[in-house]
Amino acid sequence: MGRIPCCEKDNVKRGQWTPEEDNKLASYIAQHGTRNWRLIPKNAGLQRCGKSCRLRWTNYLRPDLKHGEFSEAEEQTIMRLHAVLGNRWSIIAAQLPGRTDNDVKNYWNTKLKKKLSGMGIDPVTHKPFSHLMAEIATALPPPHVAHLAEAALGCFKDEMLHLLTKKRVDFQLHQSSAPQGASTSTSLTAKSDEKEDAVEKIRLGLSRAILEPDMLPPSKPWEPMGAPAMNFIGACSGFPPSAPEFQYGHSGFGDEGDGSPWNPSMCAGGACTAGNQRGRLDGIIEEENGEESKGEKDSGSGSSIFNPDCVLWDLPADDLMNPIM
DNA sequence: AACCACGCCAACCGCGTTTGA
DNA sequence: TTCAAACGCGGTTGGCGTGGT
Repeated sequence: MGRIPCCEKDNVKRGQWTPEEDNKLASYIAQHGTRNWRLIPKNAGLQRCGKSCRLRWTNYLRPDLKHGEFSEAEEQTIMRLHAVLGNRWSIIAAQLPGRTDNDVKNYWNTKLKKKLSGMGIDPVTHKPFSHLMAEIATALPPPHVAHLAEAALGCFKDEMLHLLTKKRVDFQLHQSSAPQGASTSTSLTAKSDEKEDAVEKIRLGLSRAILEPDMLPPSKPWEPMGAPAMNFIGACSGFPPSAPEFQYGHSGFGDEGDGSPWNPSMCAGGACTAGNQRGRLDGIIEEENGEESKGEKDSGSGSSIFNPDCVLWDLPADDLMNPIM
Protein backbone atom coordinates (compact mmCIF):
# COMPACT_ATOMS: atom_id res chain seq x y z
CA MET A 1 0.00 0.00 0.00
CA GLY A 2 1.61 3.17 -1.13
CA ARG A 3 1.63 6.26 0.94
CA ILE A 4 -0.54 9.05 -0.39
CA PRO A 5 1.15 12.40 -0.92
CA CYS A 6 0.62 15.01 1.76
CA CYS A 7 -0.80 17.44 -0.79
CA GLU A 8 -1.67 17.88 -4.45
CA LYS A 9 1.78 18.34 -5.92
CA ASP A 10 0.44 19.94 -9.09
CA ASN A 11 -1.15 22.86 -7.30
CA VAL A 12 1.61 23.75 -4.88
CA LYS A 13 4.44 26.15 -5.31
CA ARG A 14 7.93 24.94 -4.53
CA GLY A 15 11.33 26.46 -4.06
CA GLN A 16 12.36 29.62 -2.27
CA TRP A 17 9.83 31.44 -0.14
CA THR A 18 9.06 35.06 -0.92
CA PRO A 19 8.73 37.71 1.80
CA GLU A 20 5.02 37.93 0.99
CA GLU A 21 4.57 34.23 1.63
CA ASP A 22 6.57 34.51 4.83
CA ASN A 23 4.32 37.34 5.98
CA LYS A 24 1.16 35.42 5.20
CA LEU A 25 2.34 32.33 7.02
CA ALA A 26 3.72 34.17 10.02
CA SER A 27 0.65 36.31 10.51
CA TYR A 28 -1.68 33.36 10.12
CA ILE A 29 0.24 31.32 12.67
CA ALA A 30 0.40 34.29 15.02
CA GLN A 31 -3.40 34.34 14.98
CA HIS A 32 -4.31 30.69 14.78
CA GLY A 33 -1.29 28.71 15.91
CA THR A 34 0.09 25.58 14.29
CA ARG A 35 -2.66 23.09 14.94
CA ASN A 36 -3.17 21.55 11.54
CA TRP A 37 -0.43 21.99 8.98
CA ARG A 38 -2.58 20.58 6.23
CA LEU A 39 -5.12 23.37 6.63
CA ILE A 40 -2.69 26.19 7.26
CA PRO A 41 -1.65 26.87 3.65
CA LYS A 42 -5.27 26.79 2.51
CA ASN A 43 -6.48 29.11 5.21
CA ALA A 44 -3.50 31.40 4.96
CA GLY A 45 -3.93 31.76 1.23
CA LEU A 46 -0.69 30.04 0.33
CA GLN A 47 -0.13 27.73 -2.59
CA ARG A 48 2.20 25.60 -0.55
CA CYS A 49 2.26 22.11 0.83
CA GLY A 50 1.51 21.93 4.54
CA LYS A 51 4.76 20.18 5.06
CA SER A 52 6.61 22.98 3.32
CA CYS A 53 4.85 25.50 5.58
CA ARG A 54 5.82 23.58 8.66
CA LEU A 55 9.44 23.45 7.56
CA ARG A 56 9.52 27.13 6.73
CA TRP A 57 8.06 27.98 10.12
CA THR A 58 10.21 25.66 12.21
CA ASN A 59 13.46 26.36 10.37
CA TYR A 60 13.17 30.03 9.61
CA LEU A 61 10.15 32.02 10.73
CA ARG A 62 9.81 30.96 14.35
CA PRO A 63 10.44 34.07 16.43
CA ASP A 64 12.69 32.29 18.92
CA LEU A 65 15.27 31.26 16.36
CA LYS A 66 18.85 32.44 16.30
CA HIS A 67 20.13 33.22 12.84
CA GLY A 68 23.75 34.16 13.41
CA GLU A 69 26.99 32.26 13.59
CA PHE A 70 27.35 29.36 15.96
CA SER A 71 29.28 30.28 19.07
CA GLU A 72 32.28 28.36 20.37
CA ALA A 73 30.16 26.97 23.18
CA GLU A 74 27.51 25.79 20.76
CA GLU A 75 30.15 24.17 18.61
CA GLN A 76 31.60 22.33 21.57
CA THR A 77 28.17 21.17 22.60
CA ILE A 78 27.39 19.83 19.16
CA MET A 79 30.63 17.89 18.94
CA ARG A 80 30.31 16.37 22.35
CA LEU A 81 26.69 15.43 21.96
CA HIS A 82 27.37 14.02 18.53
CA ALA A 83 30.05 11.82 20.02
CA VAL A 84 27.40 10.35 22.29
CA LEU A 85 24.25 10.53 20.21
CA GLY A 86 25.37 10.35 16.61
CA ASN A 87 23.19 11.99 13.98
CA ARG A 88 20.23 12.63 16.25
CA TRP A 89 20.02 16.21 15.18
CA SER A 90 16.72 17.06 16.75
CA ILE A 91 17.93 15.97 20.17
CA ILE A 92 21.21 17.81 19.78
CA ALA A 93 19.36 20.90 18.58
CA ALA A 94 17.07 20.70 21.58
CA GLN A 95 20.09 21.44 23.76
CA LEU A 96 20.87 24.56 21.76
CA PRO A 97 18.17 27.17 22.30
CA GLY A 98 17.22 28.91 19.10
CA ARG A 99 18.84 26.35 16.80
CA THR A 100 16.98 23.89 14.61
CA ASP A 101 17.93 20.37 13.71
CA ASN A 102 18.51 21.59 10.17
CA ASP A 103 20.89 24.28 11.41
CA VAL A 104 22.85 21.81 13.46
CA LYS A 105 22.94 19.25 10.70
CA ASN A 106 24.14 21.78 8.14
CA TYR A 107 26.74 23.15 10.50
CA TRP A 108 27.99 19.68 11.24
CA ASN A 109 28.17 18.67 7.59
CA THR A 110 29.82 21.82 6.36
CA LYS A 111 32.16 22.75 9.18
CA LEU A 112 32.60 20.39 12.07
CA LYS A 113 33.08 17.19 10.10
CA LYS A 114 35.93 18.75 8.21
CA LYS A 115 37.50 20.09 11.35
CA LEU A 116 37.56 16.66 12.91
CA SER A 117 38.89 15.01 9.78
CA GLY A 118 41.58 17.63 9.63
CA MET A 119 42.61 16.62 13.12
CA GLY A 120 42.90 12.98 12.14
CA ILE A 121 39.68 12.06 13.87
CA ASP A 122 36.93 10.01 12.34
CA PRO A 123 33.80 12.21 12.60
CA VAL A 124 31.56 9.16 12.80
CA THR A 125 33.19 7.39 15.72
CA HIS A 126 35.12 10.38 17.12
CA LYS A 127 38.19 8.20 17.33
CA PRO A 128 41.56 8.86 15.74
CA PHE A 129 41.74 7.25 12.32
CA SER A 130 44.93 5.53 13.36
CA HIS A 131 43.28 3.92 16.33
CA LEU A 132 40.40 2.70 14.23
CA MET A 133 42.83 1.06 11.88
CA ALA A 134 44.62 -0.63 14.73
CA GLU A 135 41.33 -1.90 16.12
CA ILE A 136 40.46 -3.36 12.77
CA ALA A 137 43.91 -4.84 12.46
CA THR A 138 43.73 -6.63 15.78
CA ALA A 139 40.38 -8.13 14.83
CA LEU A 140 41.57 -9.55 11.54
CA PRO A 141 43.36 -12.82 10.93
CA PRO A 142 47.01 -12.33 9.96
CA PRO A 143 46.63 -12.99 6.23
CA HIS A 144 44.21 -10.09 5.93
CA VAL A 145 46.10 -7.77 8.17
CA ALA A 146 48.95 -7.58 5.74
CA HIS A 147 46.79 -5.75 3.23
CA LEU A 148 45.09 -3.42 5.66
CA ALA A 149 47.45 -0.53 5.33
CA GLU A 150 46.99 -0.43 1.59
CA ALA A 151 43.23 -0.67 1.94
CA ALA A 152 43.23 2.04 4.56
CA LEU A 153 45.31 4.23 2.38
CA GLY A 154 42.77 3.74 -0.35
CA CYS A 155 39.99 4.82 1.98
CA PHE A 156 41.62 7.78 3.58
CA LYS A 157 44.11 8.81 0.96
CA ASP A 158 42.06 11.40 -0.84
CA GLU A 159 40.79 13.17 2.19
CA MET A 160 44.04 12.99 4.08
CA LEU A 161 46.03 14.18 1.13
CA HIS A 162 43.67 17.05 0.72
CA LEU A 163 43.91 17.96 4.36
CA LEU A 164 47.52 17.19 5.03
CA THR A 165 49.08 18.45 1.87
CA LYS A 166 47.10 20.73 -0.40
CA LYS A 167 45.72 23.24 2.01
CA ARG A 168 48.50 23.04 4.53
CA VAL A 169 51.27 23.12 1.97
CA ASP A 170 49.63 26.05 0.27
CA PHE A 171 49.41 27.77 3.60
CA GLN A 172 52.97 26.97 4.55
CA LEU A 173 54.33 28.02 1.22
CA HIS A 174 52.57 31.32 1.46
CA GLN A 175 53.78 31.77 4.99
CA SER A 176 57.33 30.68 4.33
CA SER A 177 60.11 33.14 3.79
CA ALA A 178 60.87 31.78 0.38
CA PRO A 179 63.35 33.90 -1.51
CA GLN A 180 61.80 36.49 -3.72
CA GLY A 181 61.17 35.29 -7.21
CA ALA A 182 61.01 31.61 -6.37
CA SER A 183 59.67 29.98 -9.48
CA THR A 184 56.30 28.30 -9.78
CA SER A 185 58.00 25.08 -10.64
CA THR A 186 59.85 25.19 -7.36
CA SER A 187 56.56 25.58 -5.54
CA LEU A 188 55.07 22.71 -7.43
CA THR A 189 58.04 20.53 -6.67
CA ALA A 190 57.81 21.43 -3.02
CA LYS A 191 54.13 20.58 -3.01
CA SER A 192 54.77 17.31 -4.73
CA ASP A 193 57.54 16.39 -2.31
CA GLU A 194 55.37 17.26 0.67
CA LYS A 195 52.58 15.15 -0.73
CA GLU A 196 54.84 12.17 -1.23
CA ASP A 197 56.20 12.69 2.24
CA ALA A 198 52.73 12.77 3.74
CA VAL A 199 51.73 9.62 1.88
CA GLU A 200 54.82 7.89 3.15
CA LYS A 201 54.14 9.00 6.71
CA ILE A 202 50.57 7.76 6.57
CA ARG A 203 51.73 4.49 5.10
CA LEU A 204 54.35 4.01 7.79
CA GLY A 205 51.98 4.91 10.57
CA LEU A 206 49.31 2.53 9.42
CA SER A 207 51.81 -0.24 8.84
CA ARG A 208 53.13 0.16 12.34
CA ALA A 209 49.66 0.21 13.78
CA ILE A 210 49.01 -3.08 12.10
CA LEU A 211 52.31 -4.77 12.71
CA GLU A 212 52.65 -3.71 16.32
CA PRO A 213 49.20 -4.16 17.84
CA ASP A 214 50.83 -4.79 21.20
CA MET A 215 51.62 -1.12 21.24
CA LEU A 216 47.92 -0.51 21.68
CA PRO A 217 47.20 1.18 24.97
CA PRO A 218 45.43 -0.99 27.52
CA SER A 219 42.64 1.52 27.91
CA LYS A 220 40.99 3.81 25.43
CA PRO A 221 43.41 6.69 25.03
CA TRP A 222 40.66 9.15 24.27
CA GLU A 223 38.99 8.71 27.59
CA PRO A 224 39.68 11.54 29.96
CA MET A 225 40.16 9.32 32.95
CA GLY A 226 42.50 6.39 32.93
CA ALA A 227 46.10 5.36 32.95
CA PRO A 228 48.49 7.42 30.90
CA ALA A 229 48.78 5.71 27.58
CA MET A 230 51.28 5.77 24.82
CA ASN A 231 49.88 6.36 21.43
CA PHE A 232 50.67 3.19 19.63
CA ILE A 233 52.00 5.06 16.70
CA GLY A 234 53.90 7.83 18.27
CA ALA A 235 54.76 9.43 21.52
CA CYS A 236 51.79 10.75 23.42
CA SER A 237 53.49 12.04 26.48
CA GLY A 238 51.47 13.46 29.25
CA PHE A 239 48.25 12.03 27.97
CA PRO A 240 45.54 11.90 29.00
CA PRO A 241 45.58 15.26 30.66
CA SER A 242 45.61 15.12 34.40
CA ALA A 243 42.72 17.53 34.70
CA PRO A 244 39.41 16.56 33.16
CA GLU A 245 38.48 20.07 32.09
CA PHE A 246 40.12 19.88 28.72
CA GLN A 247 38.01 20.99 25.81
CA TYR A 248 36.93 18.92 22.90
CA GLY A 249 38.36 21.40 20.54
CA HIS A 250 41.82 22.12 21.85
CA SER A 251 43.56 25.39 21.16
CA GLY A 252 44.30 24.46 17.61
CA PHE A 253 40.64 23.99 17.10
CA GLY A 254 40.02 27.67 17.00
CA ASP A 255 38.89 28.11 20.56
CA GLU A 256 40.71 29.54 23.47
CA GLY A 257 38.68 27.80 26.12
CA ASP A 258 35.24 29.24 26.17
CA GLY A 259 33.94 27.93 29.43
CA SER A 260 31.31 25.76 27.82
CA PRO A 261 28.98 24.39 30.46
CA TRP A 262 29.50 20.95 29.07
CA ASN A 263 32.18 18.96 30.79
CA PRO A 264 33.68 15.80 29.35
CA SER A 265 33.23 14.05 32.64
CA MET A 266 29.51 14.19 31.94
CA CYS A 267 29.86 11.57 29.29
CA ALA A 268 33.10 9.89 30.20
CA GLY A 269 33.08 6.21 30.85
CA GLY A 270 29.68 4.98 31.83
CA ALA A 271 28.31 7.98 33.66
CA CYS A 272 26.81 10.75 31.65
CA THR A 273 25.07 12.92 34.14
CA ALA A 274 24.93 16.29 32.51
CA GLY A 275 22.73 18.22 34.83
CA ASN A 276 22.01 20.86 32.26
CA GLN A 277 20.99 18.49 29.51
CA ARG A 278 17.30 18.63 28.91
CA GLY A 279 14.44 16.60 27.51
CA ARG A 280 15.14 13.16 26.17
CA LEU A 281 18.85 13.49 26.48
CA ASP A 282 19.41 11.84 29.83
CA GLY A 283 17.54 8.71 28.92
CA ILE A 284 19.15 8.43 25.55
CA ILE A 285 22.64 8.84 26.88
CA GLU A 286 22.00 6.26 29.54
CA GLU A 287 20.75 3.97 26.85
CA GLU A 288 23.84 4.57 24.78
CA ASN A 289 26.16 3.97 27.67
CA GLY A 290 24.31 0.83 28.55
CA GLU A 291 24.83 -0.50 25.07
CA GLU A 292 28.45 0.40 25.21
CA SER A 293 29.07 -1.36 28.43
CA LYS A 294 27.32 -4.44 27.14
CA GLY A 295 29.01 -4.81 23.82
CA GLU A 296 32.02 -2.54 24.07
CA LYS A 297 30.32 -0.51 21.42
CA ASP A 298 32.04 2.79 21.22
CA SER A 299 29.84 5.78 21.63
CA GLY A 300 32.49 8.41 21.58
CA SER A 301 32.71 9.01 25.28
CA GLY A 302 34.15 12.43 25.15
CA SER A 303 36.77 12.04 22.46
CA SER A 304 39.48 13.51 24.56
CA ILE A 305 42.29 12.79 22.22
CA PHE A 306 43.40 16.30 21.70
CA ASN A 307 46.77 16.39 23.16
CA PRO A 308 49.29 18.49 21.32
CA ASP A 309 51.97 15.97 22.24
CA CYS A 310 50.12 13.17 20.52
CA VAL A 311 51.41 12.08 17.19
CA LEU A 312 49.14 10.58 14.59
CA TRP A 313 50.73 8.81 11.72
CA ASP A 314 53.99 10.30 12.90
CA LEU A 315 52.63 13.73 12.20
CA PRO A 316 52.74 16.03 15.18
CA ALA A 317 49.27 16.68 16.47
CA ASP A 318 50.05 20.36 16.36
CA ASP A 319 50.22 20.06 12.63
CA LEU A 320 47.00 18.17 12.43
CA MET A 321 45.25 20.60 14.65
CA ASN A 322 46.27 23.75 12.85
CA PRO A 323 43.27 25.49 11.46
CA ILE A 324 43.14 24.60 7.84
CA MET A 325 39.68 25.65 6.87
C1' DA B 1 35.31 39.51 -18.06
C1' DA B 2 34.06 34.89 -18.24
C1' DC B 3 34.20 30.55 -16.58
C1' DC B 4 34.65 27.02 -13.14
C1' DA B 5 34.82 24.79 -8.66
C1' DC B 6 33.51 24.84 -4.21
C1' DG B 7 30.98 25.85 0.07
C1' DC B 8 26.88 26.96 2.29
C1' DC B 9 22.20 26.50 3.43
C1' DA B 10 17.21 26.40 2.46
C1' DA B 11 14.13 23.25 0.92
C1' DC B 12 12.64 18.76 -0.52
C1' DC B 13 11.94 13.74 -0.11
C1' DG B 14 10.99 9.45 1.90
C1' DC B 15 10.37 6.79 5.80
C1' DG B 16 9.26 5.79 10.67
C1' DT B 17 6.30 7.16 14.46
C1' DT B 18 2.27 9.05 16.56
C1' DT B 19 -2.46 10.20 16.69
C1' DG B 20 -7.21 9.69 16.50
C1' DA B 21 -11.44 8.02 14.45
C1' DT C 1 -7.53 -3.21 17.25
C1' DT C 2 -6.89 -1.37 12.85
C1' DC C 3 -5.68 1.88 9.58
C1' DA C 4 -5.43 6.34 7.39
C1' DA C 5 -3.71 10.82 8.14
C1' DA C 6 -0.57 13.88 10.15
C1' DC C 7 3.69 14.74 12.11
C1' DG C 8 8.67 14.58 12.80
C1' DC C 9 13.19 13.25 11.58
C1' DG C 10 17.41 12.55 8.94
C1' DG C 11 19.44 12.26 4.37
C1' DT C 12 19.84 14.51 0.06
C1' DT C 13 19.47 17.99 -3.46
C1' DG C 14 19.59 22.33 -5.87
C1' DG C 15 20.45 27.12 -6.20
C1' DC C 16 23.09 30.94 -4.95
C1' DG C 17 27.28 33.38 -3.61
C1' DT C 18 32.19 33.64 -3.63
C1' DG C 19 36.90 32.98 -4.73
C1' DG C 20 40.28 31.36 -7.97
C1' DT C 21 42.02 30.87 -12.65
